[in-house]
Amino acid sequence: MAPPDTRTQILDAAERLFAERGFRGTSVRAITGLAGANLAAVGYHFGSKAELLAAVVRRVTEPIIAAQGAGLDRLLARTPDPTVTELVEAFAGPLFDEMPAGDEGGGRTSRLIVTIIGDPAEEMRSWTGPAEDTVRDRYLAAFGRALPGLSPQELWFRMRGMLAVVAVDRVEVYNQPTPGCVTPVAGEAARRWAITFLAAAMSAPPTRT
Amino acid sequence: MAPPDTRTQILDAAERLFAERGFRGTSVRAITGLAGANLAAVGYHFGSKAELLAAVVRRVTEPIIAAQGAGLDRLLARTPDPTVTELVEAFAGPLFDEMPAGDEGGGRTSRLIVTIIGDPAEEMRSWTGPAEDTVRDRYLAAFGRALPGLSPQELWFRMRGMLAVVAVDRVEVYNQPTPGCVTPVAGEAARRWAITFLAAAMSAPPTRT
DNA sequence: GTTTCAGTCATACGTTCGTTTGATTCAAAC
DNA sequence: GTTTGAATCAAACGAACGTATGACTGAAAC
Repeated sequence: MAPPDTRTQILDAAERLFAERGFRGTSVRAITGLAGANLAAVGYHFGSKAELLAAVVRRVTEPIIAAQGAGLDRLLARTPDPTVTELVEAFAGPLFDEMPAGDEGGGRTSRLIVTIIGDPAEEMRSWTGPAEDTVRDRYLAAFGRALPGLSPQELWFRMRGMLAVVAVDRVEVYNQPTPGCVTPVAGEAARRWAITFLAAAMSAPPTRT
Repeated sequence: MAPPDTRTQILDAAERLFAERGFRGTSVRAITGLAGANLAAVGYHFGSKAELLAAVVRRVTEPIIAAQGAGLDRLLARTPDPTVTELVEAFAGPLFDEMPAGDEGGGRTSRLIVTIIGDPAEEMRSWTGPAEDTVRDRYLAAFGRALPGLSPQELWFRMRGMLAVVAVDRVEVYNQPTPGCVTPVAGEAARRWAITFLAAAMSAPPTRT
């Protein structure tokens, strides 16, 4: 097979290093070194280090968002009113399934996401595309129908809660287990636990005001 | 009133800047500049930038952990078997209540925590003290009694889920609202939503294997 | 054969970083 | 009055950073 071109090798190396060391903890020299490319190749192919990050994030999130959209399509083709559990499965499932090959249980990618969430720099927060916004709004509408009486604000809170549980948990799976903590189980078990946890959480009756 | 000493002013400035810009995004020069102190004061009072971070995190987390422990004490003094909802309230409540003054709804502190969770550097992960371990283990035992049939692994998963929901949500509260997203409501509403969300999630029956 | 151009390369620029050093200050101890 | 020691200070260190530059390469276009 033909070796991947320089651009792809830089993307691969950057995806791995950004996840392992964070954005600021990764130098352009480290990326090009791992990719076997020249230092100036990042500037040539991507323009800057920040634009390289945007390209990495886009490549990682696109299949996830596509799978979330397709799952909702399948659900709505079967019934106009899916249950909360079905919606949780369709929304959270791709966060486990659509991870790049070679990513240990998705932990590396999840760390990349947490790195971005936790970074306050403006350049880190403008990577969401219109596709993601659309899918998110469609799920908001579907959850809203399945959970009548829930205010838009509380629904929004719960949607972010779903992302938080999945992202942060995978980070811990990827980490060294803290001494004294039960070693996390990656793979299928974590996926099922997350669906159980989130389906119950999303199904909670609205908070009385 | 007497002005705070240099050490305290450096801690205050570092707490704010680490939260707003991340650890690597904050220079020692920025900290000492904001604190009105000399550049070398960090080395003199704390040894290094990393040890300064550890001191900041310790100062922030200590009252939270103390309140979690006290809440569990109060609960167990009343009944040997608290309900899941009572345990969730005692565990998650201090994450909202025990925030430093001047922290907008706790969002700044939460961002600091997410910054640390998301940073893969080894120096970032060794700040947990024995007090935190003890309180965590006591809650694990109490939740284990309240949720018979739940495996230790799944219980551990759910405990981390609680932390993730609270921490990441507060980060978003602190952020600029993303365009198109419902503006999050800080304060008492978020606190009640979180308790509702987490009590339902923690109460879910064990995932069937 | 010549031109063109995307791609790669070594090298350097200017900046900023964390840390260290040695002098200085100044109130308390003797 | 002298000594002591914690605290602060300006200044500098070497290292690493992101980015820009200009030359070189080799295959395709003409």
